[in-house]
Amino acid sequence: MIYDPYSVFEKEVEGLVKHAVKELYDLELLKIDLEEPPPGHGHLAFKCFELGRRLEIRPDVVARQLKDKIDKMKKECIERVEAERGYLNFYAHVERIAAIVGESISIVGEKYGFNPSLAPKNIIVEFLSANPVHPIHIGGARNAILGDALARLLEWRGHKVRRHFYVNDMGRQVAIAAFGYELLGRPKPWTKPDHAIGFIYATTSCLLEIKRLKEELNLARRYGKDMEYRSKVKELDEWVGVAARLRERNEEMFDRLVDSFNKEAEPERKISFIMKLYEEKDPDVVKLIREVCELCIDGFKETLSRVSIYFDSFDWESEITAWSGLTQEVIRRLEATPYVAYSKGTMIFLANEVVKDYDLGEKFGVPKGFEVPPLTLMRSDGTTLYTTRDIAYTIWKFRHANTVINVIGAEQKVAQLQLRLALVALGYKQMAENLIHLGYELVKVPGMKMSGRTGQYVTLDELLDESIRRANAEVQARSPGLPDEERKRIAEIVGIGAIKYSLLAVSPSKPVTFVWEQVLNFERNSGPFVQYAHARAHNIMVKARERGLKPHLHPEQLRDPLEKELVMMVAKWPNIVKKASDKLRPDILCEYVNDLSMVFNSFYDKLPVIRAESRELGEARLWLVNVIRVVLKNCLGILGIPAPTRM
RNA sequence: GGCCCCGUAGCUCAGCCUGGAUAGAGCACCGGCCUUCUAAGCCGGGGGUCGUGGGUUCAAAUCCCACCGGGGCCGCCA
Repeated sequence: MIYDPYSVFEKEVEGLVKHAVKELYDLELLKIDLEEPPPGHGHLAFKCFELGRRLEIRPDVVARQLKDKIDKMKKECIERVEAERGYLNFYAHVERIAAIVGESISIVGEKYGFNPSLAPKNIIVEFLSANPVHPIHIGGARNAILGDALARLLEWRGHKVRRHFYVNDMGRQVAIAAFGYELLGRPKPWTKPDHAIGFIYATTSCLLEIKRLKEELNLARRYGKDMEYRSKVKELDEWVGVAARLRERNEEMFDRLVDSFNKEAEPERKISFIMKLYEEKDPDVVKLIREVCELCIDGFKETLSRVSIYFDSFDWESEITAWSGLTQEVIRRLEATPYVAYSKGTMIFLANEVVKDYDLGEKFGVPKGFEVPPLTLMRSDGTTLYTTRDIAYTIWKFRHANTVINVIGAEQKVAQLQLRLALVALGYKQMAENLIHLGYELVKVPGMKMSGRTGQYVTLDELLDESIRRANAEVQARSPGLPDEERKRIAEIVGIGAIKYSLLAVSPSKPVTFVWEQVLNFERNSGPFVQYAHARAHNIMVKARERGLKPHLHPEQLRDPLEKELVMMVAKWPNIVKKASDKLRPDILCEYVNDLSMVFNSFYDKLPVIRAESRELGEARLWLVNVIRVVLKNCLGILGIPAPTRM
């Protein structure tokens, strides 16, 4: 069974080169590095520079000698070989490749591209895990869309994947939101629940900040610290501005919250108390906190269902790590290692010592000269901290999987490293090695400082609304005849596709600069562009069926350079899946699918299928169109972008 | 101060890991193409000191060093 037609071609080229080198120079090459030549120079190239240096023969001479040798050898998927400068260029036998694709697709059918690994893993992908105190914003959207695409990409590589959402219900943020919620008398949400909680959280945070700054201001004035005083005044001004903006959003709620807040003598202490009681599983506090979190998560689910993202499991931090006693066990066991010390009344984990003792610097990618900072394991009041609980959570995850991928912002790099080092200290070296932090950079919105604490963010809900609104206008303009119902359905698909594509197309390590005009551009290099190509391919299939034309592969009929290029591109699809999956890089799919769509559009424009010159040619082209349709559909599917049949 | 990521066309991004053939797309701009499978399309055009300066190499956007600019981390936040 051939899942990956392109690799057949690659392997043959490798074999020929190896064989020829052996025969000509009596040299065993272990690894053959092949690359893609520029257009017009074949399909795979072997560079003869390094070999030439080893043999002390000019590379162009090596290339010619190899060509002469290979010319005499038997070839399957290779039409010819050319020596050009220091390169040996292999031209694929496109007809044979087409036949292999045909064979493969006749077996796997609509699943074409599925390319199972020889060592399938049991993987938990943890992603999104947004704090349940505000709506999902653009940064969270990148995480969700990336994690979701990644999960599917891994499944297409034959891995067993489960999607987990870690509910951080034990953090300070949640306690703040719960405190505010309580001050308001646990109101019924007056809007989408996560937006309501987001408002309460931001307002409460803001009031806390203002109170703190006022107190610090008084101290600074009393002790005549002029510089400090002025900087605090400035900071206070900013928060007062934040307060004003929040009040504009909902005067009634804002004022009510201020009133109750001002009656509290020591809000900070109360918040700490909430956290402590929750960790101790005090029933009243549990009810309060759960109520806040559930409201927020209900909002998340509503938003996520719009973009078809679902989780197999919502893992409550409190249950898994604290109430189960697992975190305490982790602390006890860490305490028994030589890597725990006490500093200012708290317990700390000496992460850097683990790096040194186990010589993990290189393995874990610790930069030279970088001291991994110690990790504080507990607060002085005995409550635990996030990363400490995350150690427990990770151990829990490994009870259900052998590989864990955490899709978490790059800013948590150090914490993720400390986590892995703690696992090593606990004797779980294997876990530490199979724990992958897929860090991604944040989404920048020009002219806006996003922050949940100040309530300043572009939410995924708004983003979707705007994109769909825009798509609706676009569909209206382009296909005026459509009934309302269908127009709306298409607008939804297009609007969502545009957003997902734009957030997926940038490699995770790069910050995305969010520009509305860019995201809502429905032309080339966009989700809708690819969706359009799919709709076109689909439409040709429908029209052909109506006219009784059936797809049939006649390899010799596909002679146009565009047809050949398309055959090579679809042959490569399973190989792209492999590469993107193993590198955890969905953006590679975006690039590929965009290229495929471009070439397909040129083909569409130039070469008629239904009205082809002959029946055979029509059947062959229809076969090609069908493969392209399957590839587009599957690639969009992995990316989580719906593939419309009409636009 | 230490460390990490990023810097490629006016704008948004590929390419860098694994050095080699004229540095690729898209947007915007200019000019063409709808009696023929949907023009969200196609064809053509202009536009680049690959942040700067060194180094390694026959060969550097790619590797090394320094510096500059943007972001991030170094917390009894998550």
